[in-house]
Amino acid sequence: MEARIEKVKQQLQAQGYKLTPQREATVRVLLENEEDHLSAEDVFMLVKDKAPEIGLATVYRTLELLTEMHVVEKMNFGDGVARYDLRTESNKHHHHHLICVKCGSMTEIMEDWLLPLEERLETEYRFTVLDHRLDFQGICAKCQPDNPPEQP
Amino acid sequence: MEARIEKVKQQLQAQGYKLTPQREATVRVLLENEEDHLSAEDVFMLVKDKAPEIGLATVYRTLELLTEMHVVEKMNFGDGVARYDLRTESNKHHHHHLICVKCGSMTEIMEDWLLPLEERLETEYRFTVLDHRLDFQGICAKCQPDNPPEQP
DNA sequence: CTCTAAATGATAGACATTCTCATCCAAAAG
DNA sequence: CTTTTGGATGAGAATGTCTATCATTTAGAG
Repeated sequence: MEARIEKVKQQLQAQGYKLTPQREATVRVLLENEEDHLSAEDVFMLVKDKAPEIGLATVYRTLELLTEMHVVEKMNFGDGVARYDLRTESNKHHHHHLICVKCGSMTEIMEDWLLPLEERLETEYRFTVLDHRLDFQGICAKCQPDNPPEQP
Repeated sequence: MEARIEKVKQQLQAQGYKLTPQREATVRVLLENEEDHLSAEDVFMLVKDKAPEIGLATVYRTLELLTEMHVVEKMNFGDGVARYDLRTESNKHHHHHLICVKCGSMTEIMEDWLLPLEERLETEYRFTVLDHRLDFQGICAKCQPDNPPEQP
């Protein structure tokens, strides 16, 4: 935990930014909720517990900054809210998402299935891939018809 | 053109909806701009030429309805605006997008590269894919370093 | 300590989208 | 033909997310 904070601090300082208490609190919240895809509002409320004086604008600014630094990944699932995830070593690229249209659950696939496609884009389209997003919408295992879910 | 309008009409009626003049005008605009990815606002302004009395809310409602009917595909490129495309026979699924981070251009790949992956999801994850989205962000052919783009 | 620039918090603003509600209209019922 | 009914509409208010503004605070340089 502290090591990762330290790493972020160094990344920021390398670009001339400071790890202010507000920024540190924000990063800590992200670290403590690594499994979730928090919205800016989510982050704001969680940070408020640690540092009640923080302002919403600062959270937005910090998340934007961390996105530029590639410390977090800014995602958009089409629900009108940007969501933020820490990037880890094993997670340089977006992972893929399985979004269930019945129960709304989201599963992540951590493998990168797109490398072959990216090579094809490079050769056939001369398009250099920097990032990608792959989301599937459908019906998850729990909600399959042969496996009735929790339905009132 | 008329045939496609007729088809939409039947789809709507099958679900108990009517093809009102406003809805028809909206569909016509989408048909006439099939190549573009129009935002709701874009559609609104184009429809206004045909039917100046239409309201923005109706356009939103219509696009939402057409999305539910799977007549159009609602997309989101992360720029804060939803965009809408007609679905055609050759286009049952989302196509893939190459979004250039330098010039902002967008290229579409009409082939479906994901069928093998979807089969894998079905068997390995018991996830039934209804739809998918695959966007790549990177540098397009025109903007490759060895091929300087239109830069002021 | 003083100065400067970055960082912050509060709030207003911009923007896309949705909600509300009075009205309209087409088709069904009488 | 008239009335009734319920979906559809238009206008504008309301919502929600995010950004801009600006006065104030803070941290570090000198």
